[in-house]
Formats: sequence, C-alpha cells, structure tokens
Amino acid sequence: MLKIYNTLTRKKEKFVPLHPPFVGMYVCGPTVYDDPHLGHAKTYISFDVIVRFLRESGYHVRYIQNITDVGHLLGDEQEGEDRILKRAKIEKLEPAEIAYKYEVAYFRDMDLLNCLRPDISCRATGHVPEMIELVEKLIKKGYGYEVGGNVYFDVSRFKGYGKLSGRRVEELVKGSRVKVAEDKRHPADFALWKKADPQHLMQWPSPWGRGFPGWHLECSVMGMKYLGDSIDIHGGGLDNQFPHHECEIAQSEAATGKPFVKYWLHNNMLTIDGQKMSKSLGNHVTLAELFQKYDPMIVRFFVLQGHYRSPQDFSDKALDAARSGFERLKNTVLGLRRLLIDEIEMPKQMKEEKWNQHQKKFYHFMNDDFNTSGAISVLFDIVKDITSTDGSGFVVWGPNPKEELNQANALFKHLGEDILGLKFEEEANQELEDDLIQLLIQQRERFRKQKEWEKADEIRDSLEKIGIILEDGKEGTKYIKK
RNA sequence: GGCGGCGUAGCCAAGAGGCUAAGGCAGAGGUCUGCAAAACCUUUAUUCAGCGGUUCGAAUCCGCUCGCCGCCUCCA
Repeated sequence: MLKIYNTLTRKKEKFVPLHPPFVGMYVCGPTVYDDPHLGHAKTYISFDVIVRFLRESGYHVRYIQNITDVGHLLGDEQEGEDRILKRAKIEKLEPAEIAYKYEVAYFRDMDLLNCLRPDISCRATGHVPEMIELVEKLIKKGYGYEVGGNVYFDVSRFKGYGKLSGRRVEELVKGSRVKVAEDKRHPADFALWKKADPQHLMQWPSPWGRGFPGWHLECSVMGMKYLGDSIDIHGGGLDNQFPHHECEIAQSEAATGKPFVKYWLHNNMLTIDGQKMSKSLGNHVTLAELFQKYDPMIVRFFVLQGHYRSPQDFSDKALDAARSGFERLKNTVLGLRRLLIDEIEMPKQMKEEKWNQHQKKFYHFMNDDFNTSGAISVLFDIVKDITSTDGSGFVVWGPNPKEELNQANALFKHLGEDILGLKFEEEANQELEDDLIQLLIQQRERFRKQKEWEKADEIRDSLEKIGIILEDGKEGTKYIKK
C-alpha cells in the first residue's frame, strides 16, 4: 500500500486515486529563460521516479508538465520585468526564440538524465484564451475585480487562502517586504491579468485591454484542461508552495467549487555548501557544465541517494562518492550480463525466496513515500548476493547459479532500470571496441608470459590514458571503462 | 517580524516510539597479484546538536537552548 506525504495535510496518507486505475499528475515545469541547472535535475528526477513507480504499480498515469514561456515577473510587480523578456533583450532575440531555445536545452538535459518525457508538455502562451476564460469566470463569480486594465484575485473572498502554506492573510501583509501595487483592494491580492505597455513584447488582447496573464494562471488552466477539475497529484519545488501553489488553489477552487488537488507533493531544494542554489546568489551549476565532468547517470544516482523531501547538499566530494558507488553497481550489472547470454526476462515467479525478498523490500521502501535511498540500498544487497565470496575467493551460490544470475539480472532491470530509471548500458559501438581491446589484452598477455613487464605495462598505461582500466584476475584479464 | 524545516560516523544519506541505528563513499587491516588496480573478506556511531520531561522503553513524542536553512519577491 503506497503512502504519500501530502503537503496539504502534513501527513503521510494512503494513496487512493480519484478514478482508479487512472492517475492525473501535474508537475510545475521550468521557466525557459536560461540553461537548466542541478536544481532542475533534483526536482524532475524525483518526479520521474514517482511516475515510473506509479506505473510499475499498475496505475495509468497521465503526466503533465508545463513550459512557462510568459508571465513571471522579476522584482517589484509594478516595475518588474518578465525574465524571458529580459533575456530576449540581452540575447537580441524574440521572446519566443528564447523560450524555445531553453526548452530544447531543458529536454536535452532531461533526456540525458533519463527522465521520461511528460505525456503532455504544454506551453503557457498556447493557453491564453483558456486563461482569459478563467479570469472572466472568476470576475463573474465575484472573486476577481478589474482596475484600469489589471485584474486581481480578491483573497478575502476565498476563505481557504493559506491552507497549503499555513499562512494567514493578516500576517502576510505585516511581513511583506515588497511594495504593494496601489490599485489592489487588499495587499495580499494577486494578479490574474496585467495590463501591458504598448512596447511590451508579449501581449494579448483581452476583455480588459491588451495585456498578459498573471503568474499563477497557467498551471490552474492547463492542469484542469488536461486532467479535470480535480487532480490526483500536483507536484513542484518547495519554493513554489507559496505563493504559486496557494494561488493556484484559490483560483481553481473559486472557479469550480471543487477541490483542485488531492495530493500536493513538494520536493526539497538542492543546496551548495548548505545554501540554496539560485541564480541570484550566483552559485548555480548548469547541467551542461556538470555533465562534462560527471556522467548524467552519476547525477541521477546521486539525487536518488537522498529523499525527495530532504534538502540535499551538493559538492564535488559528494558527487565523486556517488560516482564510485554507481560504478561499482554498474560494473557488477555489466559483468553479470556478460555472463548471461539469455534475454532478460522477468521470471514469472521468483524461485529463490532470497530474490523475492529483495523485491519486497524494494517495494516496501518505495511504497513509503518513495524512499529511493532505501531502494538503492536493496540494489546493493543484490550486488552483495552475487559477488560475495566465502573468504577463499569463490562466490557462494545455491544449487542453480545460472538461474540465480538470471534472477539478479531481472531484478536489476526491473528495480534499477525500469523504476529508478538508472541505465547500466554500455555505449554503442561496443562490439568493435571490445574486439580491439581484447586484441591488446592478448598482446599484453604474451609479454606477461615472457615476463617482459615493461612492455606489458606500457600497454596497460596507454589504455588507462584513454580511460580503459585493465584488471588481472584468476580468470584472465578484464577491463572496465572509466 | 510571520510561517515552516533541519542538525544521525571524516563526507553523502535512510530510519520517525521497542529486533545488533540501512546503504554509498572515504579510512584501516587482510586475501588475491610480477607490480598495480579492481574485486572480495574483516573493521569503522554503546549512540543520533545540547539540556530537561513523558514512557517499562526515545534519533524517534513534548519543552527549552544553541547552530543552520527555506519561504514570506521570480525561482525546481
């Protein structure tokens, strides 16, 4: 039985979808105005594993992610500037070019991290008519009011405002550090529609004149359009809990009178030296940068070693540790697969109770609010089972070693690859490369037999320089790729 | 100022009332080896920031103290 921590109730709850076996899941996507960074990796890897696990558990998941290509302001809301517009000016491109450029970069990096594409990736600019409809509906119902081309949501009319983030409207006002737009009725009211200056690069006609949609509108509109008025799961970064998600709830529930989201999931932030990574602090690491040094699977493994609701601290040391750990895991799986000629097939029934236990334990961890850290420990339990020796260098097997290897392989495939989304594959062109390396190994073997160590070592050192590490063992020489 | 969270070995990180406090990395010793690397074996927290309290029993619940962080402005 799957349990999920729901931010709305601050409790772990049994997961019961609105319309089983279907699950609607909406995750706040990126604002596409800059290169994707490590923080994106943590968030979208976490939700990717959640989607994968729900699917492996038998649910039919529709996974929606938005692309924010308009509407988020920078700084003070009156003089503030849209981030995409700002970037467009810097790069001297159309806003749409900026958005598309960074959307491409986003999916490029997410693909490398082996995050499944959402079933629908929807752009805010493609849903402006629906947003206007929602604003009109809110005005009609008395939740929205127009002042000179701006439309605001009247927070005082919606009594549930603050239920997600635990805030109260009175306190919001007191603690506010931001200058408040003067035309609002209440300082906590938020914009549904903003009037645009004539020279504003992104604007649309509306019943209130030319303008652009408010910050939070897109997620309400697209979530409800593709998943219905009530959504099973809505996820996003913790930094979106307030005000973004709070406002989404207010808008949506005011409009429909129905609960907007059943389970709110928030993943915690990635920190660098204990501080949140953010562009304004200048400590952000882009994924493209990081991938030069670390394979994307190492980054994925690193993220999965933590829990999605815990903050995770990044450092080279931590990533190096993740690399060593992941490589041991990967090399074990690859070594195992070299031994097996058979196609990987999930055995219908686990013959050995031992292998069955691993799977149970893995599911137990994952069912407990997606404890990927625990789940990974099970992968290492399996590694131990197939590599442990009795002390004299021999692996301890049951009566049918081949069957056991098959079982282990099936588990690595199902648990490691299908659910956690780790890839243990070697790159293409493997065969030719393998043949060539084998040739060199044979060559070196001859030198070794003749005890011409210098020549033998020369081959080994040269190979090491191009990332091929040789290891001499009882059954001949093996190699691994760094 | 308001709201929320965190503090577990050298590092990363699970665990949320009761079997010996997961797992990874690093370290130490050993096996193997021409040397090396890898792999394997053994080992590494009488204790969970500190102090009190509740309880038969607390990393886990409550209170206080200290330290750190997030949100309250766009952010994953």
